[in-house]
Amino acid sequence: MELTERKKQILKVVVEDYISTAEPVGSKAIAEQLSSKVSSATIRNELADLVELGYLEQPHTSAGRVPSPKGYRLYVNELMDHKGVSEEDAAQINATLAEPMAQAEQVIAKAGQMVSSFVGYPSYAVADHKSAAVVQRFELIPVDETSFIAVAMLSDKRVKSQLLHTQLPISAEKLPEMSHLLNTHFTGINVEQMNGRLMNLSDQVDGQWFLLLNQVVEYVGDLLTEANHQQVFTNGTSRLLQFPEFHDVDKAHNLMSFMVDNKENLPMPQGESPVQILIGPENVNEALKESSVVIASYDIGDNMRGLVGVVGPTRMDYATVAARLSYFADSLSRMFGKQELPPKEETKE
Amino acid sequence: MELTERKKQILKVVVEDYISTAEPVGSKAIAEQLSSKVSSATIRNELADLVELGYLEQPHTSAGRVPSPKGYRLYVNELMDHKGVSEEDAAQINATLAEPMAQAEQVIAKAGQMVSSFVGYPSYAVADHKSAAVVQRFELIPVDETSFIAVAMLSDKRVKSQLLHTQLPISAEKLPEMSHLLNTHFTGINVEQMNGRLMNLSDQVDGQWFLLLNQVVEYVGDLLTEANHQQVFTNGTSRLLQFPEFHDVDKAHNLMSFMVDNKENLPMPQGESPVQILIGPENVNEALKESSVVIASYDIGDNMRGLVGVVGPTRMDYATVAARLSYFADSLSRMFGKQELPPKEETKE
DNA sequence: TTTAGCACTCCTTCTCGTCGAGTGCTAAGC
DNA sequence: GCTTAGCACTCGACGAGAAGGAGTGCTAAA
Repeated sequence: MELTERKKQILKVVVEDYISTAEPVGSKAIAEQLSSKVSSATIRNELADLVELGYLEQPHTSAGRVPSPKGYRLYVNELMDHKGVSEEDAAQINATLAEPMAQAEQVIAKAGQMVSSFVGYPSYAVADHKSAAVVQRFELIPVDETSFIAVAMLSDKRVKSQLLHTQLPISAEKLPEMSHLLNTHFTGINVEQMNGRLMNLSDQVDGQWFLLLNQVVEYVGDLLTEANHQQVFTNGTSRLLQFPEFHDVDKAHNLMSFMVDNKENLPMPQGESPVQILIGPENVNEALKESSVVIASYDIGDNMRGLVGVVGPTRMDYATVAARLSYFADSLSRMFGKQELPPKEETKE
Repeated sequence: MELTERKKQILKVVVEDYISTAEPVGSKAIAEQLSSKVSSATIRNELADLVELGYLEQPHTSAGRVPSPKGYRLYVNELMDHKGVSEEDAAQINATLAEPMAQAEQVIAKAGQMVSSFVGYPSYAVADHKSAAVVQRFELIPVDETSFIAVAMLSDKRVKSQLLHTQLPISAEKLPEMSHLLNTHFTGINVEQMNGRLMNLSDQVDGQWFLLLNQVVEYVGDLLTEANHQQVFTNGTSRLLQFPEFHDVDKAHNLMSFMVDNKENLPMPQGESPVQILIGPENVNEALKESSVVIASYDIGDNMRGLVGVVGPTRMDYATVAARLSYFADSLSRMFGKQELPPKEETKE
């Protein structure tokens, strides 16, 4: 069942040729590119076998060959040269990453943008929370008679705050007490539990202050729900239009609107391998059955992973995309690894 | 120079027909739709005049007529029926707006999305700050030996906070003092002035505490810079593909990537009129010369206006888009008008 | 097993003819 | 003087062939 070495070489040439030209590849062209000198007729015999075995397809009888998903899969698994990134590429990535990035949240969005422009395909980015965020600490700051600021420090080190208004005037003295109450009863638990505890307190706490607690709990409830909800950012979808396979406007529109409106259904990495490749029909989702996806993940803080995916035609430049994506993900992980250290004097290597 | 009533009627029919079919309009079709009974021959004479006057164009000698930008302009200014929105449309807008919207910032982004799906064209949305935001109040909250939370209340009522780390241990007692210092010296001024004051304090404040102030000022500096920087959100760019004028992939790609990568150059409303329409070459920007833009603005809080624009082919359904956009903008303004009132018992109208 | 040779297939491109929508012009009518 | 019927004319759209060519599969010989 294992292919002969020559068949593999031929398959490799077909895939790489087709990736760069988007045109079916003929026996003559293959013969010219193949290291071992054989005639096009021999190649034709081999090609016929490869079609029979399902690695190649023929658009019509007198056309050249095109890789099938199975062919791409074999290419990706065994045949592909695992490129490194060129010096210029590395320089470009490093330059982009050099810009200071403030909040972990923004990093995700930014990463997607960078990847898209760097690999030349549309991309998407998601933050993957290893565990659900909870509130670690509350603080209430009086502002004026009927308003105060609620500050919540989340378990993922993010700090969120919001100005809230009360219906009745409040006395600044009582706010610390309320903070204390929140800190003792409402930290480290999820939204449902919070609501439960709030109910329990309803007869122990005076009406107006109960309302205030209610407001705060509602606010952080929204916060946590939002924080734990995976937000997906897509970028550069219009890049699809540059590929001949998407010159059919309907196809392009389908995939583009899928990427924008059904972001949540874009594939997420399974298992542990650093870079994953999903080819054509390997995608569960109907809209992606004629496209391929390359996914990588990176660490960002202790409780979060960033995921970034690249979408393109099955005729995607897997070698380059995978190389760049994994270099990019590694760089990001390294960057955040560094940041975790207590900030010290800058040291040069 | 003023057109006869009949010419105007003919122009109106041509524009509306062309808007709905995207096909050049012939004299016979016009004759059928015109209220006054005239023959197609008469219409042809009129059409010839309208071409001569520059209101219509002819793709080729034996084709029907297509409105020129000048023709669209006259249509928009004088001929267009100013529709209201239908009951269903109003219901849909109200339903979308009923969803609770938390932060003023998110409203902008959300508004763009809503508008795009509601009018069926791509849209963009911007927050327009009437005056630059400044910090109104600082608060520092101790967390542990080497970290604290900086809270800043901005003049536009937003509250921002961030966890900051110090290099040396800090004593919680001294933080209120620092807060006070920040509140007395660093409120109500812009970033440059802040940096100036910080310099002045450099010899009055002990080294480690100066570093802390420095961190806080740097943080709010970024905050204000970002807040005052107009961020543009684009939405639904892929909707362009549904229009025949963008079946040419290059055109589509041009405009789409312009909307995504050059957001800042999308037109902003001038003057006071509630809804503005820019037709084809009236757009300053080269990439928009063959497209039209409809812009509206709405009030959102006291220091901010939201702007939302719709982009489409010159053959845009101006009447519907303008009607929906202005209804939408009004609804949003009203919604925020309400919110400004101190929250009371809900009252039904 | 490889290869040259050759007939064959089928896509692409071009041309040509037809069709029809729509025009512009002329001349007659109101 | 405006309107209209009539008609020749223009020009794109569409389809049918014809030509060209890339590439194949098969056969038979090396």
